[in-house]
Amino acid sequence: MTDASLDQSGVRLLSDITAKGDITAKGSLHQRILVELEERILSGEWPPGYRIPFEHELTAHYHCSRMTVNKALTQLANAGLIERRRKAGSFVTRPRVQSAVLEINDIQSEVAALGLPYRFEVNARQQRRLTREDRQSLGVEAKGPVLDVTCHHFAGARPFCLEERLINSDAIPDVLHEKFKRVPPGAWLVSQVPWSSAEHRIRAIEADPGMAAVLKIPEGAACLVIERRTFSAGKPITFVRLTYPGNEHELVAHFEPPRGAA
Amino acid sequence: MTDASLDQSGVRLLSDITAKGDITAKGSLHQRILVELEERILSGEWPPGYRIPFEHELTAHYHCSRMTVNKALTQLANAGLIERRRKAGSFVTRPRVQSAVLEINDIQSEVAALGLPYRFEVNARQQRRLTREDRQSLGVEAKGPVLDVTCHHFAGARPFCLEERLINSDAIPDVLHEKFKRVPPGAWLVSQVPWSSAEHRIRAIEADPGMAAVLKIPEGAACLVIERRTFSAGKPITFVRLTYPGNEHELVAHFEPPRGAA
DNA sequence: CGAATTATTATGTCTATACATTAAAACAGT
DNA sequence: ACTGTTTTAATGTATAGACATAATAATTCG
Repeated sequence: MTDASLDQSGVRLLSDITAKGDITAKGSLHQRILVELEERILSGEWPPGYRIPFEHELTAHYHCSRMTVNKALTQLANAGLIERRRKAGSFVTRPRVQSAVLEINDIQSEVAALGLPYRFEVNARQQRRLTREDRQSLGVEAKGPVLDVTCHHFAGARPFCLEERLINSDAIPDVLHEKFKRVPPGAWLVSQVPWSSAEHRIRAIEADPGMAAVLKIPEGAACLVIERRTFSAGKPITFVRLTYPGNEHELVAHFEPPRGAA
Repeated sequence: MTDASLDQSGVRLLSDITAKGDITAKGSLHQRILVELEERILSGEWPPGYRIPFEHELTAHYHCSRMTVNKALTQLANAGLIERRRKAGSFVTRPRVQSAVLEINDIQSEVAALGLPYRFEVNARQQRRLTREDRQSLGVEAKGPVLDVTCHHFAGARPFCLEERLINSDAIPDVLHEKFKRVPPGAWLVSQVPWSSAEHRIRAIEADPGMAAVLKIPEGAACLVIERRTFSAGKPITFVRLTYPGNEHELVAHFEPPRGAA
């Protein structure tokens, strides 16, 4: 299976590597290896937990020395895409809940951190086509089917956050069978999509009458609004707007200078 | 100079490297090299633009092969700490204005992006000791002298943002001579501190009468508040609270899955 | 059968060498 | 002095081999 899966796309003719200089044609060899492996991981073709080919297998496949494939694998490991275990092999990592920079993903653990019991309710769940407005939010041209979900999250008895979400059901067809009875949409999605990039927009607004009623705050109270568009392998996955009562919520972000290695 | 600066701290006895196995004592050799170089860069000992020793010099210094130092340098280059130029050598990079993840540093360019003329005013500038409250904000135990600066930033005729800042004058003594006539404190600081880590806290509040007057917004209007603590080489540098009229400002953040290389 | 011992194997690190590439620097001819 | 050419030096990439390390798998012994 390993060899087959490599061969189907990584077709590598001997002519490409006979002359040493030719290797540099489309970048260096170790970089080509890196990109090809990365592509398989980020696309989900090699899901989390998958054991990628051994160094000696890649060595045979690319007709190169072990140091060359080692260079690519070491970089993947430093980037956190794979985990290497002696004797066992190298395995695709499970992506961290969110890049440790901005932890706004898992509302449940956010509430748990406050020491309060967590609960959520799905208030609307509707399958429909993208409106023009949706397309702008989601950042997508095509008019595909989406699932439109509205949730309320609670910390103890108090409303904690309002969630309005669109999910691209072309990208995640399974979502149409998912009722979100036990797992909220955000947590469910991270279990479905291996690796994603995201864009956040954060602003402050005043609660309109609807929000005020839902969040049980005075009309006009300050709210923190976070809008997130999520992409995987270049395709839009979901758009979500989270509205928090402003006085009770704080968003935290960290920045470190880049580090050379782990 | 290069050799001297290396020798003063990087004392490396022959006994450490006679037996091959001993190298692994405190991690691998290339990792030790990486850490030592990184330390010099992040601390500012080797400032932006500094030409770090050539590979063959490091080879001689660490009594190892070129591949070993090359590994360390390649990782530093991938991390963006140094830039490598054939024939010329390797140079410490000038840090990007901010990690491309959250661009909230340069208010001037933020305003410029709106196509409006930028202007700022220093409204208060006071040298004093840390109060207990300050110490919590700044995240520092010791009671050192700080500079307390308050600024208003304008986009065209309208107030754009209110800035309240504390600067640790123990860490940046030069700040005591700086009057911030032309360059606002934020921009001035990034020119003084080579590499920094930061922690942001973001929330929504309702404008109190003072803010409302300064920002020319109705009392009780939603405002976006960003508090940032900045550290360099583990030492606190500055604490700043930026208050924006909520309806007019949006904070944008990006996340990408980690990449193996440049 | 279960525990202790012994292979086996994949990764981790390092070496010494080789040649390619590129850009600065030195040089030569006008 | 200017221009075009050659030299040179530093990085970029790759190789084949060596030994270390750690953890799994196989084997042996009580």
